[in-house]
Amino acid sequence: MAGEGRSKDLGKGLGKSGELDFPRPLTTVDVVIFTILDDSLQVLLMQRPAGEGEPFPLSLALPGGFVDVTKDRDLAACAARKLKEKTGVTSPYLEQLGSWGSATRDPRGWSATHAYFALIPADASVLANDAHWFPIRGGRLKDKLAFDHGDILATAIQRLRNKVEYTSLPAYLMPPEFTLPDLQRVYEIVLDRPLEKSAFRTRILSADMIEPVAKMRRGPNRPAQLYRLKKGSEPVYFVRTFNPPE
Amino acid sequence: MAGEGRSKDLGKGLGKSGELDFPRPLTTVDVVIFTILDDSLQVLLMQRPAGEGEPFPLSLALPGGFVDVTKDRDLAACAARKLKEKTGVTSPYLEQLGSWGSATRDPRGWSATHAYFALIPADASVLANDAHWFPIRGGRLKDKLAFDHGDILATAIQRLRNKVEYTSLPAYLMPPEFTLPDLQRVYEIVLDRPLEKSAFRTRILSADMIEPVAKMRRGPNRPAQLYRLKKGSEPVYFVRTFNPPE
DNA sequence: CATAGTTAGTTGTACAGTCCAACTTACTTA
DNA sequence: TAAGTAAGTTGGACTGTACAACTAACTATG
Repeated sequence: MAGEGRSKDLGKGLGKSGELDFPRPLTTVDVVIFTILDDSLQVLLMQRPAGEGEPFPLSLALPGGFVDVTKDRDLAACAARKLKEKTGVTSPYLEQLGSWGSATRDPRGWSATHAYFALIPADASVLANDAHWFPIRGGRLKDKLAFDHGDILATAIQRLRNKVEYTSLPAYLMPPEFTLPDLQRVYEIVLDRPLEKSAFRTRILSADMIEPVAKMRRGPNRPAQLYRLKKGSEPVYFVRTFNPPE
Repeated sequence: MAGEGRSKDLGKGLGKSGELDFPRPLTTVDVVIFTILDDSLQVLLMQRPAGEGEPFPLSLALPGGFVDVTKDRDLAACAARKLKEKTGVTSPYLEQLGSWGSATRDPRGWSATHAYFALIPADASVLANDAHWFPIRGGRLKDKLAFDHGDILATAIQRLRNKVEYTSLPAYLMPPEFTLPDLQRVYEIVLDRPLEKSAFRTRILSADMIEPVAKMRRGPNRPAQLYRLKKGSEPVYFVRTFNPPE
């Protein structure tokens, strides 16, 4: 950051703090919210409003909006606010994804958005009535999105998949209690390939991130041990990836 | 991104595109530029100007500055421009690091910076005369930095170290021709721990990212094979990390 | 000119963790 | 009571690192 450089760039002398008078890009925050629903990875999208002057009227878009300098202490708080407004979830996994800024991404002018991505269990959310889940099949979304939100979503999917190879991130997509086969299924949904059962169990159990509860999941066959996330557990990083496909 | 939400947040009706009239945060780009020099990881820093109204006068800071909406097509172009201005390097490894935005990080008002990090070989650079290399010892910088640049730098160091565990990133810190022991040394400098010679060689050579040139590095002892990066090579991701310390 | 010193590079054994496949266990349903 | 199914275990093959000892190729030195 600086003020330095700017006055030089323009090649003319500016009064003190004159450099603050230059055109400022629009600043927004968008959130890519993932969950697992119906045995599939899903993302939360909203329909753009139709009002006059609104860009991409009625298109699908990521939840987000302008940073409110009077309300948002910082970017993460702004992202958490959006998440809360749309899903009611307050304490999810929330990670910064990156930022996208250019002269052309928003017809209203030079704009930059700070993108976050969140993982929540589907059953923990109560959606705002203009928000809906959309399934991601084959690693992509069917629909076209407003702005460059398609790029942002693609990056988020890639980041999620990449990290799932060597971290415990899917744990944040689980309900409070779950079985190891449940967790493995979520890994497989995100990665879109089957994993080895025994290697999976060894890895997860030796990572010390979940603990058994004194209950079993009962069903039409052998009961499965229920587990919960150990509290305060940061994501775990494994020293190997699962063996990659092909 | 949206305009939606904003008018609702404020609880009052706004004329068309009225939402664009709200206070906009300052938008800047900063670049964390790493190199290897004197057997040590170093970062490029500049001294802040002393002019009236300038925040953090004479403090050390990352190179960066305001996005110039008339000049910068997008954020990456802006970062590349900063890098070019300070080092003369045009084609480095340049990756987005993240963004930092809050009401308090800049005394001039709510501001958000988009941080990038770059890796360049030291000998490829010709520094601007207000820029200098500063060594990072023990994973930290001695000096305090302006703004939240200390946080940004710490994040960059952490990200670099983390990725070096399982990628070929250090290759971008090397001169055009180098030996395997040279490359291993750079890994060791960044990670701040010794690596196994034979495992290191096996991994790098089987990654198909470098190729031998028909020359040897001669010295006071056994000559070493020289290699160069295969052109067009994206960073390589290994399926294991080196065995982590302790 | 031989020998010591130093760094490049290889080899071999131990070990850890995945892959793959077969197996046992515990339950429901017919 | 037997068949079916999913949970969970076990063991051998394989891959790649850890560790350590080894060989190779050069310079410097007495």
